[in-house]
Amino acid sequence: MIHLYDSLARERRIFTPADPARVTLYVCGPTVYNHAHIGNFRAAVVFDLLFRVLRRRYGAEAVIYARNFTDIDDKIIKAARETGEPIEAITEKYARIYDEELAAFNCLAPTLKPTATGHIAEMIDLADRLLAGGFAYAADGHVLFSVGKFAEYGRLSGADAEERLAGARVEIAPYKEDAADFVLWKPSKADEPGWDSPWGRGRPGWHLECSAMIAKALGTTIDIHGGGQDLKFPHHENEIAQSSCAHGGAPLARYWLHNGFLKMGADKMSKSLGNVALPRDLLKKHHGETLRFALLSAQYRQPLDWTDELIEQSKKQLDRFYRLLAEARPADAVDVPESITLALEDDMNTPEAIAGLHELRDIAMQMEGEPKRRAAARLKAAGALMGFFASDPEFWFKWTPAGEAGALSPEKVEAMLAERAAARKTKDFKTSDRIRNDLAAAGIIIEDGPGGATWRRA
RNA sequence: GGCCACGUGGCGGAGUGGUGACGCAGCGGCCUGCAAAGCCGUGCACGCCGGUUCGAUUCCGGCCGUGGCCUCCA
Repeated sequence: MIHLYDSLARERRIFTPADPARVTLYVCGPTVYNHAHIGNFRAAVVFDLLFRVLRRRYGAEAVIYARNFTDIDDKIIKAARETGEPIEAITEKYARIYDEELAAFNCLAPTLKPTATGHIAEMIDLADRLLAGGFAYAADGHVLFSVGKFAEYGRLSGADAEERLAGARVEIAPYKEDAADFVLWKPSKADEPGWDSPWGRGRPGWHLECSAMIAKALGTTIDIHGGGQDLKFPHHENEIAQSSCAHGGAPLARYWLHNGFLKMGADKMSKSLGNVALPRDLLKKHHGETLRFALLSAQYRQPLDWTDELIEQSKKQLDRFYRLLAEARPADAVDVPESITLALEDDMNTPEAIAGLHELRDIAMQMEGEPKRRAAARLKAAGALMGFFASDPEFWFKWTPAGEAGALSPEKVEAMLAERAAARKTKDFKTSDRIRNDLAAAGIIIEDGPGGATWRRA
């Protein structure tokens, strides 16, 4: 039984899909105008985990996971102006990089990756419906949603629009009937990208695209809608209003999930504060799986402080697991132990699941022979459900970060090990220890075992 | 100002009305030529003040502190 914390109901609920043969999940993806930061990746990794948990429960074919690319937006237009590159070149480039980097984090590809520009007709249609239903109005080339027409507006974020606006100092556009109204469609100037519409040449507002893509890709009411906490207001609030009003009051999503933020020290990590760490840079120094482990080390709704120590601790824990997998050569795939599935199905309690992995490792470590191989297989299956242990153990320990230009080659290391073995044979420990120290200085740790010395990178 | 989270041992981080998280680091031991890895052992932890209770870190109230949203943002 899967339990999820539903942000709209504000409580833990048992998850039951409307149709177990077609479970639908939508997550707000990136606006592709520059590199994503590790905070953006937390959402992607968290919902990748949910995708995996749902697939295990309902079958891989039954779960439809859509994550969009916002590929038309004022920030993209600005980036195109600044770099002189065509908009499509920019959005394709950053969408590709985003996918590549997420793959390095062992994220599965979503079932669908809709784009905003691929859904212009649907958005116009949606705006049209809202106008026809009296939920929206056209003014000055714009189409605006009339927040007052939707009684439930504010339920997700916990405050009505008037209250929110009272404390914020926002300039109110003159064409708005009510300060809280938001844009569905806006006019484009001659030098801005635009599409023909009943209201003139223009482009969609940000919120409209998600509503249109969800309806097209997944259906009127989906099972789960996910995203970062900061998207609750206004983005998700507006999505709910648009979709619900355009679809005769049908709810947009049956469960709403929001992940917590990454912090850099005391502050939230964000582009506007400039305190961001980019996967692009992190991947030059750390394995993607290590970074994934770090992101999952706290429960997804909790804030998580992103530090070097966190990454180091994550690496050390993964090393412990891989060490066992390296020496025990796991047997064939087995079912995931219940200690892990129970933890993950309990609102994705990853810390408890990780504790379960440690327990599985401890058990396997004490065994020998075939029982050990089976115990290792259980650990491997458990980790695989969380997106861990995707590497060959040999490769894991010898993996060299791309950023380490001066790293010793495996051949060189082997040569030094042979030299050391010869010295040890004659009990020349002075030479043997010198070689070990030299290797340690180069980031190579060696271990003497019954079958000779093995090495790994720190 | 309005709304919403959170405050656990040196650090990260679960959880619970009444012994245990788990991990990292530390310390002691076993093993080792010495290490590393592994194993065993080890630490009066639950922001403050009240209340409920036989008993609260866990429930309730207040206070203090930290962070987030209210503007683009995972």
